Amino acid sequence: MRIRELHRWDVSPAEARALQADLAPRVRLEDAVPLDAVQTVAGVDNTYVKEGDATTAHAVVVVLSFPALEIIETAFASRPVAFPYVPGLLSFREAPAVLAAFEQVAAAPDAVLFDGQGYAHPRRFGLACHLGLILDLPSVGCAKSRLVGRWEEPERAFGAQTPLVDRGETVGAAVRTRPRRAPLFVSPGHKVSVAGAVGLALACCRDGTFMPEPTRLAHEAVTARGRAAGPGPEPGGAAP
DNA sequence: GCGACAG
DNA sequence: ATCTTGTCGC
Repeated sequence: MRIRELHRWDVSPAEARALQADLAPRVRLEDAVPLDAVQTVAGVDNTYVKEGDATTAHAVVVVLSFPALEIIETAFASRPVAFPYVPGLLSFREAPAVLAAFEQVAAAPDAVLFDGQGYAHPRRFGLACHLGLILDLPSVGCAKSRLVGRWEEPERAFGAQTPLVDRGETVGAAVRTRPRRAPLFVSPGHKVSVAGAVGLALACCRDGTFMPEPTRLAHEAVTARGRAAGPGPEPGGAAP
């Protein structure tokens, strides 16, 4: 895929917040594609490897068929980390490696699932919104924990959900993907509604796994990649 | 000023 | 996120 550049990434935290405020109005919360028209869904995840004083970000994009959820292709990329982890600014730390991985993807997926928040963000511009906007693809944020918003405990049954409300606005949902475990926090990224985001995330969940299949497989692949490229004397040079 | 805080 | 083995439970 060819990726368009909306702005630079070598910015300060203050500049990053200003960029989020500028770009947030461009996010669309209407469903651009009905669920039954989705044929492929991608999952994205990152891992970080420290080597002395430098840290490298490794990103993976796994594209699956939908609704069969079988792997079609997997793309990798690594980039030096140039931004610290700051709650609310996660996309500025992860995007460079993720976009580089998307450049290696052959066919654009119909939707993308990210590990992190989408609209459920202080400035309504979490990781899934930011990258969905840049990729111009429907996207969904699937987070293991909450960043903002209040919520009630969903019933302890697969698919049960309660609204995630922040400052009087429903920004996502707490979704039960496993009867015992804590809920998954799902929110719209771009070109999708809260209901559409939850519907897609649930449709991507297989048997008794906590995370939807696309992000679960991306996490699995990026962890293996991180170990392989990981700490210790690297033979030649940087990874593709 | 004191907490809260995606990965 | 990451440092880390075995272990309890369905």
